[in-house]
Amino acid sequence: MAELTGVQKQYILHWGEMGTRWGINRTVAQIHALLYLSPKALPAEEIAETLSVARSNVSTSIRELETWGIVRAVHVLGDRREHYESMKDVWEMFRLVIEQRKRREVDPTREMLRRCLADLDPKEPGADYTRERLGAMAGFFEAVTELHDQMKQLPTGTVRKLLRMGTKMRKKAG
Amino acid sequence: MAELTGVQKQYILHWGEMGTRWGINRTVAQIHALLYLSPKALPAEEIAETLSVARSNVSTSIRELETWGIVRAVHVLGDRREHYESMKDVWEMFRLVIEQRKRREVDPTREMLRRCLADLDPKEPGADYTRERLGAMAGFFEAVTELHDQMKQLPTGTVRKLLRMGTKMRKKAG
DNA sequence: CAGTACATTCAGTCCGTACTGAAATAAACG
DNA sequence: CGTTTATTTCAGTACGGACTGAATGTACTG
Repeated sequence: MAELTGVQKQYILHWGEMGTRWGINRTVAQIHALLYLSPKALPAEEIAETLSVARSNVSTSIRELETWGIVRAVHVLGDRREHYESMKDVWEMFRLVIEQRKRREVDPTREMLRRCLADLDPKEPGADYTRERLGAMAGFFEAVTELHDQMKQLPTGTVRKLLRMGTKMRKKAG
Repeated sequence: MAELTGVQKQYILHWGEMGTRWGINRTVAQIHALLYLSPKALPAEEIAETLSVARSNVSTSIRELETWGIVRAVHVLGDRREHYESMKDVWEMFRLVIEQRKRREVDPTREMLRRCLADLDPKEPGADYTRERLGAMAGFFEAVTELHDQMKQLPTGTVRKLLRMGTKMRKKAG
């Protein structure tokens, strides 16, 4: 894995770009891409060389990936270095990321909306309108949460069944 | 709307932060928040003052919101200035944003994966493993696309019905 | 326990996006 | 039309997150 093939380069670079667009550090995303494609766990040193980034940068980035739970350190007999490997189950990977982003971003937003609704002074001019808008937004976030909770508990295959059901319902309705 | 209430401030600031976490410019998100809460369309000047940003910054940000299709210019009798108002239907707003982000990010990723799979040289060492990984990722993105296409065509209410159905299926299975 | 290999921390720097303000452009008025 | 008012463009700057490399910390080894 020291030298990258053209395909690997393509994948890693693209993944890095996608990361930045979703608020994920480019290097973090690239490292994940590299580990995802790697058949064996890699030591930090090799990651740094392969991607041409500082060893220390790899250290921090790996830690972030570990907190997401999609990369873990493994040990190789006769080697003191930590080797890192990515989870390979794509669905599970995204489930983990989504769950945590929901916790970090959706949940605080729900709280903010509740707090806003509670803080609303009815005597304030335009309070009714503000309440209406905040309420609509809050309703959306509640629904998203509900949807997420459902998904979380469904086995992967069931999602596809629901997909098919959606098709039928649409056909009947239309 | 020239002076913001505490609740409005809270909402706008939070929305701005959320934006940055999802790769959306803070000012763009704040302007959207302001317009969303505003019962009437606002001229750029007033937006700039209220949020304490340069008039020119508002101009660019508004244009971005317009390309998303969630803000539009309206005209007020006896006023030469453009007034801007946000879409108020939350579900529709998110549908628009998701649809466009899918087009800008998911679709190119699917293409990249297809290209990678096509470019894979079977003689290359480890090509089989790489194909397996790329294939799994491609499968995921295809499923996401399918899911999105379904959602797109469902009327809003149906999503909730599917939610309830998910619950039943889970109960039967578990 | 001295020496070595590896990992982490952190102060400083780099780099890219976001923002400003001035200038250019466009549009509406009288 | 010239003037006023609104909007956009753009060159320069400011700011913040990302990255580096040196220093520090930690854990093996003989």
